[in-house]
Amino acid sequence: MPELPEVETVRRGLHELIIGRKVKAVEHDTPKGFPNAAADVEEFLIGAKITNVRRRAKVLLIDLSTDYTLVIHLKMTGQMVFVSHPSDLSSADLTPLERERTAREAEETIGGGDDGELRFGAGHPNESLVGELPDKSTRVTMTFEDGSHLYFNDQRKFGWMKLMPTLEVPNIDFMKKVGPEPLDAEFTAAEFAERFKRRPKTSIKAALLDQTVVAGVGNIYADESLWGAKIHPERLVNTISSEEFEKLYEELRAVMNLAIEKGGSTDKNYVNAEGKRGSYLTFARVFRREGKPCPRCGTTIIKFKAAGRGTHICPHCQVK
DNA sequence: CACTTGACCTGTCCGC
DNA sequence: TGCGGACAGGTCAAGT
Repeated sequence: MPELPEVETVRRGLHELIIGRKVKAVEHDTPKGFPNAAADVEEFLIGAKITNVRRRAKVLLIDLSTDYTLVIHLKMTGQMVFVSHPSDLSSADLTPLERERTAREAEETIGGGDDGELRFGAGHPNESLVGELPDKSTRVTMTFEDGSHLYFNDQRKFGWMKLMPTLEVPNIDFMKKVGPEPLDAEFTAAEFAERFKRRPKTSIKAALLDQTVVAGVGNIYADESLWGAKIHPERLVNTISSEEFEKLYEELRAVMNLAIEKGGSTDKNYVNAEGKRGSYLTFARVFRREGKPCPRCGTTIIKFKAAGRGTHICPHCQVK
């Protein structure tokens, strides 16, 4: 589910919504979902104020005034949804800014179909995917002093949330191994190509999905960027030219920036911090578009399995 | 060591 | 309509 653009969208939403709020109570389900001793939660989470919301790769970091941090991985179906009042989930009372954004997205959506099909609804940004919370997928409920709530929902229970000292976060194995942020201004095309040399004999798609090469790429943006760069996903890394790496670098950044602008991709579960969908999939060129024409050449897009994942390509633009 | 596959879970969809 | 199997956006452990 959430890849870099989705987690970044959630981060931005939470940054707006929860900083400065003070935690009053926390309820959680299994030790797996929140594997901290109750004593830690009591001592370092209850009564703490949210001071910052950060992101590294696909990991969300909520910093607390106790110098502890909530480290959160949404994995496939995790959601972090803030609710100040139950009625917030209806779209009736949008702010003027939200209203403007919604109108603009709707306009772009109508004009955005490249196959003559009016695709509307599935990616409509104003559509709320969550109903009354908590629901049966809710695994952690955090209540703030002002009565508002932050819910961690996770249907498939792959996600997790951990409480740890802020200073220890960089020492987590994942943080030590994870590659650079692809959207960082200082991250160059040359460094991008260089990172792949650690996986010379694997497929380019498997390497893109490897978080130690570059951070934050998942199945959607791997397929989208490979289509953009006209590279077949099963080609081995050591057969990719430097020109192709440069193109892939540009495409990956472009596609992720566009996705962030569109509030991420919602296929089934993903929602932002307000419980609303992202609309990127309306603009996707190959992902989940098997059987439809390639926007570039009209050839029918096909789906198959590569690097153990559902993979979408244009068989004309992307050859082995 | 490098790389690939299966497991972790629940829900949904598709074919019989 | 019911049931079994395949599949789903991520990551890690175990296997080759």
